Amino acid sequence: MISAPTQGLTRPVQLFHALSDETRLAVLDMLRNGERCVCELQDALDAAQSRLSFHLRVLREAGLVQDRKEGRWMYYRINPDTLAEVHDLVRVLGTNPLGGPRGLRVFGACCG
Amino acid sequence: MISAPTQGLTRPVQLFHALSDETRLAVLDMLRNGERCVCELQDALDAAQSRLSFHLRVLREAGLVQDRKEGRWMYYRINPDTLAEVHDLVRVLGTNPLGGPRGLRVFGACCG
DNA sequence: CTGACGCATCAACATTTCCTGTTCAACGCG
DNA sequence: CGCGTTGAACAGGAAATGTTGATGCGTCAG
Repeated sequence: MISAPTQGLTRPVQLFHALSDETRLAVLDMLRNGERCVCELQDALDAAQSRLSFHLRVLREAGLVQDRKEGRWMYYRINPDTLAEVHDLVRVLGTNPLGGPRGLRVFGACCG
Repeated sequence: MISAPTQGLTRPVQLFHALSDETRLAVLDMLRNGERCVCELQDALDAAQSRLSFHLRVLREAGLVQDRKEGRWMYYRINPDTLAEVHDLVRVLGTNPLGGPRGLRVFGACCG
């Protein structure tokens, strides 16, 4: 059930928000090739270190990426599980919870 | 090519941004049952008319919903095509463009 | 040990997004 | 026809988000 007591929508919001930024999408796009350290991303995306770190944090807190420390480098990689979570969310939005035809209006609340 | 010319990311950003709000997700969730007029949504979501209209505009401009005018009512419905577009975007993020194993670092740009 | 590097974090500022209240056009009803 | 209703659009303010530059901590190299 998606239509939870408003509470249930905050997680989807967090996920979609994390995806709603050009820099963050560019990061994810780069990570499709595999793990990268921050300096590689910084270089490729021509982003200030501080800025990139901020966006990586957003991605990390949403669970979209995972990090690994090796020596003095931090490696980031995509978290496929969270991506699957997003995938499901989108799919659910396209399904009719009542099983009926989509065009059918079920509640005629105020108008009509 | 992986990192698209920056331009190619604005459309995904628009889509994910449109989805990154509780009110807008609640609207989409309601529309899963079928078409609704604004007053129904307003009623069900307990949102001020102006506020709802703002969010509907965001959804409309992203192409996530379509509208239809009937008499003095506006009916909104989900646009499945755009939902499919989002679905694809998410799926692509989970695929390795080089076909290799995900954990393999291909470019060793800056750090040893 | 010391200095340079990699990166997270913080503070200050700029920008964007969202909400409220108001106005306006379109429509249908009495 | 005037009037109430539906809903879009605009303006102003509040709040959240993103950017920049500075600071600090851990790690490695010399």
